[in-house]
Amino acid sequence: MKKSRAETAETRRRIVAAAAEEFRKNGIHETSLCELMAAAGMTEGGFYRHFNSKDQLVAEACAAGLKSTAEAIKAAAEDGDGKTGLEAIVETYLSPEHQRDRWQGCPFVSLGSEMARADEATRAAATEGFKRLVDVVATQCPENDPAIAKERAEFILCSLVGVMTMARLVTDPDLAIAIVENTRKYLAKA
Amino acid sequence: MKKSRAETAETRRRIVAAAAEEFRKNGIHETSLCELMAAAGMTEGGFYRHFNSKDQLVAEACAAGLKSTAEAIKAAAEDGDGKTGLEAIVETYLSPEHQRDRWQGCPFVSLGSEMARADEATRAAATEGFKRLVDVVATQCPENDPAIAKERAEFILCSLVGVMTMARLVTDPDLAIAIVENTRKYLAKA
DNA sequence: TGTACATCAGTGAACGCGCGTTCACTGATGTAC
DNA sequence: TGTACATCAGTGAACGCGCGTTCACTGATGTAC
Repeated sequence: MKKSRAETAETRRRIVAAAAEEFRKNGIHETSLCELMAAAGMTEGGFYRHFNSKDQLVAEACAAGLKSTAEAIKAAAEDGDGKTGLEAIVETYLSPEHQRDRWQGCPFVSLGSEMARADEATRAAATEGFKRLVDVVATQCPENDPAIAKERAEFILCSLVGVMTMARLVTDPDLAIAIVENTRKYLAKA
Repeated sequence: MKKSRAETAETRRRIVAAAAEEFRKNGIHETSLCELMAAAGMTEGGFYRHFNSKDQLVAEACAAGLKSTAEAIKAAAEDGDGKTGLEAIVETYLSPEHQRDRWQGCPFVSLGSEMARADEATRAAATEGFKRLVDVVATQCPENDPAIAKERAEFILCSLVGVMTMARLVTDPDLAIAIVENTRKYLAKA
């Protein structure tokens, strides 16, 4: 059953991608290696040919999720039809799709409080991911001073994370909508 | 070993209080009933004299944590020395103590993403808790129109939740401080 | 280039462990008389 | 008011189960000659 080098690398990528989805959908602790490997189209035993532990995969999956989130908002900023880049980012982040589809959304929303209790490697990956997101947003900020743009980007991102977390958490759909609308309004002002 | 009615009620309260702390410190899934009951000064078997399931306790513990958070920010607003009520609330929420002491902080920060995947009862309790927090903050907002004050309170609270989540999550302490400082600045403006 | 063999990706059963929950038991409390 | 008994809060061992991890095995791939 040995696979070629290319196939092996592809399998590893598939496991990380499946993990990034499953963790965001169901939580890190709530996702077993068995479910996760099944989602990647394999059985549990093969896992340890690619990773030393579940924790190692957690760090890589968080990094992967954050990378794709950064790419998504960058893409939104670049082809934001009619809107400014910043408006397009906020619009994308606050979209009903992002509220609904947890498995492909921002990992800080689906896993924020779990990540804060994760090991050093995962938190380091998350920190890098956050800095990357800040860079993407700061590039779209109108300020001349890049330091000020960065500060603003940090504030906007943190607010967006909090808002989407609460919008998903609340049982009252009207409240969720209201929260999202308020944020659109207040972030436009600020 | 039968206890008096007063003692029984007191024990129940102690379990909920211990759960509210342990869940916020280590996460809901990561806290076992055994640890939790030990923290309340009992053994695991006694749990089911007071609750039908762990899930039931989760909902009550979230409600309790949110109630005490609402009381804390209300108290801060009321004896905010020199500052406006709103300034005092933001100051308390963004304090280094709140960033450090997770077991007694806002449950939305320590458990936000876990709560979003919890059962209906827990999410309903969280929704009530959020509305209560919004009321406390809205009371301190300068707007004349209570509907506008409420919208602003919702935005401020969501932002605070996101900021504190990220401040705790990040491995770089300077970044955590920067995030908190930015928020102070931008929320003062908005 | 062809061949013989070492490598190793993936399987699926097994491991020890800790989880949520149950239960027989204890003995102080509350209550019926 | 006193007393005898039913109640039930709390203990600690036990339950089945699913977890992360290990391992013997398989057989296609890569490599040394």
